[in-house]
Amino acid sequence: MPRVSRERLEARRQEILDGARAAFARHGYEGATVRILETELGMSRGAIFHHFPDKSALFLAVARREADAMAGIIRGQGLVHLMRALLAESGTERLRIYLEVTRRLRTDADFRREWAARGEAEGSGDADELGPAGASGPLTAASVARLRRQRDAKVVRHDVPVDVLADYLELVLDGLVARLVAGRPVERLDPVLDLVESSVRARR
Amino acid sequence: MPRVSRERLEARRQEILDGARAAFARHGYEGATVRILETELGMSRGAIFHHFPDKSALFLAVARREADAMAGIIRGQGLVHLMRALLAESGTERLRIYLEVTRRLRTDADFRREWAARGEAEGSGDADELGPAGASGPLTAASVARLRRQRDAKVVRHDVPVDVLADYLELVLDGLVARLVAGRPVERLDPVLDLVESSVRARR
Amino acid sequence: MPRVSRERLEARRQEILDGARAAFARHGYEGATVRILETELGMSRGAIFHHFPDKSALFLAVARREADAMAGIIRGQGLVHLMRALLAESGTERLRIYLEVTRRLRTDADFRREWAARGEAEGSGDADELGPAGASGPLTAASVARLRRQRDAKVVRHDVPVDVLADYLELVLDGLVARLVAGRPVERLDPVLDLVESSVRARR
Amino acid sequence: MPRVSRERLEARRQEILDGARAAFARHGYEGATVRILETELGMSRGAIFHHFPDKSALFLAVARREADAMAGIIRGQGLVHLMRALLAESGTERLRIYLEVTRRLRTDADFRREWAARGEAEGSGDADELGPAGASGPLTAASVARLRRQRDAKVVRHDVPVDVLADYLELVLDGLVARLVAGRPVERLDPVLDLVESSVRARR
DNA sequence: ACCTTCGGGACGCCCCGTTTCT
DNA sequence: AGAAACGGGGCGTCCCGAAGGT
Repeated sequence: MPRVSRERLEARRQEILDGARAAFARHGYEGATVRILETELGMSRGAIFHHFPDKSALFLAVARREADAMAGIIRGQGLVHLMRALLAESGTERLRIYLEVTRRLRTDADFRREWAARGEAEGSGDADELGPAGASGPLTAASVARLRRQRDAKVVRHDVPVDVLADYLELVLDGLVARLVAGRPVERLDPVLDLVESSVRARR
Repeated sequence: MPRVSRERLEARRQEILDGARAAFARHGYEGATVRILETELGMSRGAIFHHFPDKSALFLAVARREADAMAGIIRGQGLVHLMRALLAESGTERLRIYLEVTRRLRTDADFRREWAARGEAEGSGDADELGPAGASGPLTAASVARLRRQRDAKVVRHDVPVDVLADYLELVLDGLVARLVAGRPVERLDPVLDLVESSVRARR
Repeated sequence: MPRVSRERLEARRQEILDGARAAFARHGYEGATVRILETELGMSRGAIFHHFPDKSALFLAVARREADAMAGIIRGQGLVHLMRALLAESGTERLRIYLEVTRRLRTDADFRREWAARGEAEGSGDADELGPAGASGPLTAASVARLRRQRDAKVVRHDVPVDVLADYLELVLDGLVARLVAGRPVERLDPVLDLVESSVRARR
Repeated sequence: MPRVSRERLEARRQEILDGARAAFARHGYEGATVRILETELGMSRGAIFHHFPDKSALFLAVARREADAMAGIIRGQGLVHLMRALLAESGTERLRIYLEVTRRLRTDADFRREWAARGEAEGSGDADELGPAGASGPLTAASVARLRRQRDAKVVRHDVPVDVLADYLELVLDGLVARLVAGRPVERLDPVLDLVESSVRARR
């Protein structure tokens, strides 16, 4: 029986997640010390750890939220759209979190375990495989679902299995990530993404 | 005059660099604590830091050696060969170091400064701009030339500029590399590459 | 005038004291964190610290209540009765609080100061010198008297002064108490007590 | 293959144990913060944690050393002698550690587990039961062994089983501890201990 | 010269008692 | 009375320099 409204609680949680996302994106997981989180969030340890059990859980929540957001974009507008969004200014923060997730998956066994164990209340049991760069189980699922719908609507080509198409799009996404991470220019990629899009679309 | 032969010294240095490379690749920079380095190298702190002033310098040396090696391969055998080499089993370690370098460049200002200041004795001034899969300049040129020829032979589509096609292929290659780095399976990608190929080819 | 009846207030206070006593007895002062107190009391911080200014004061109140209760038993029914009460199941909690008090008196100067300064409203000035098993003064007197009578009846040995015998018996009693506090079995002690008895009795 | 002599190592260890014993005795386990240990030992964290993995292990080592020392005294001179030694000025520190052990055994489940698991290299498998106040498995064993020897030498009475005698002596020891802990006077106890001794001895 | 071990102290995380807001 | 926020301080880790041995 909470005395304080659920909204306030959730708002605070989101506020923390937003600030933490920025800090993790800028400094990396290890570099974003609790002291730095405090400073950049403008909150005390107590405030942070009241809402999250520890730093690792905070990062996990940030990461999951980003993954879910990416999955949502894919579901609604497709993977190619996601790629374009990541190319935009506002996308780089999301991308850096994504990258940080893949890195921790490679280097930290505990994190690997926790990431694999999604909240059991979520329901559907199809989240067992990690997607591109190991970070996007939900992405794969969302992508396949959308492609299937679009194929039925005759927007997407049907001479190639949808999971091949999904693999293809993810491969391009991974390339995008690698390129952005390395700080190489991405301005010229818009026509390339047009090409990618057209190669998935049904021919007239 | 040195009591111990130069070769022995250099051999020891290389031995340390090899072990450190493996540790940094597996655990990341922060995760590879000095204690872990000791264990995995089978040496004590003294042995290691007799040859390198500190952990940061050790990582820098590892990173520079990898970058130089990649630059050398490009110079001698071309970028495509480098790609094949990175795809091989032994290449993923090199890639992981490379990713770690890009990450620290993004997040650690001190490292950025040190990385920018190359040793003055090295000389060769063209190895400073490697992308995740190597410098893309020469690759692009070669790729464009080949595509142009194939377009004239009506093998490649002509409704899209060849440099866009080249960018596209490069992007897919980057994705492949990223996938390998993450340790994810690449076997299922054959049909995907068929799709890529077909989307570059002229229709009928 | 108080909105809530005094009785309700006092009842709540006692409820808190009871739960806190159990927690301090089980976990020790430091081990009984505020969070644990909340859990075991089934109340929130606010509920607890509405009635007591801080954790230290809460412990002090618990401790004083126990000390007063012990003093009251001695005054009314004598030390031997207190012993029996402490040996009973419900007595060990009281003993553990008592041990905790002695420990903090030894190790914590602030606590020592606060314990020395009794609440001025209490009045009764003779409860300040309890030993682990209660004040030994009255016990000793009673014990000596009884022993003297039994010595005259040639039941008790006369080669040792009666006050030494009394001290001896008290020491054994203290040991019994300590053993109970530690939660160790006391069943095997019957023959030991026979031995104790025989060592006080006159030979033949 | 130690480069530094074993003696130096062991000496340092003992130095730390001595200082830690004093600190734990004065402040209690929780009260003896690592900072206080540093100050009172005149060493840095590095020095302390180089020799002991953590504070708990340090305390454990102190406690075991005290328990072993007490067992040694019992083996050589008997439990009554130990009691007299504890009554002396220098004995109180040992006693306070003993007390702190019993307290942690009562309140800390992890400590209980670690205390129960003695070094397996010790050999003889008879350390499964805790002695007085839960802290002296070795004490019981040592006591019984000595009593058995003395009984065979006709110094100790043989009309009472030795384990009853051992229980008896331990009971008195516990009483002593309780009394000392509570800060009650112990000066008059010497003749009492004479009585205890005589009640264990064989009659002429 | 090469290597090992010891020791120092800054700092990381997060727990804890307390205070403030609702 | 309950929930949220605060910040001091607890323990332990980490990197590295000093001291010592071979």
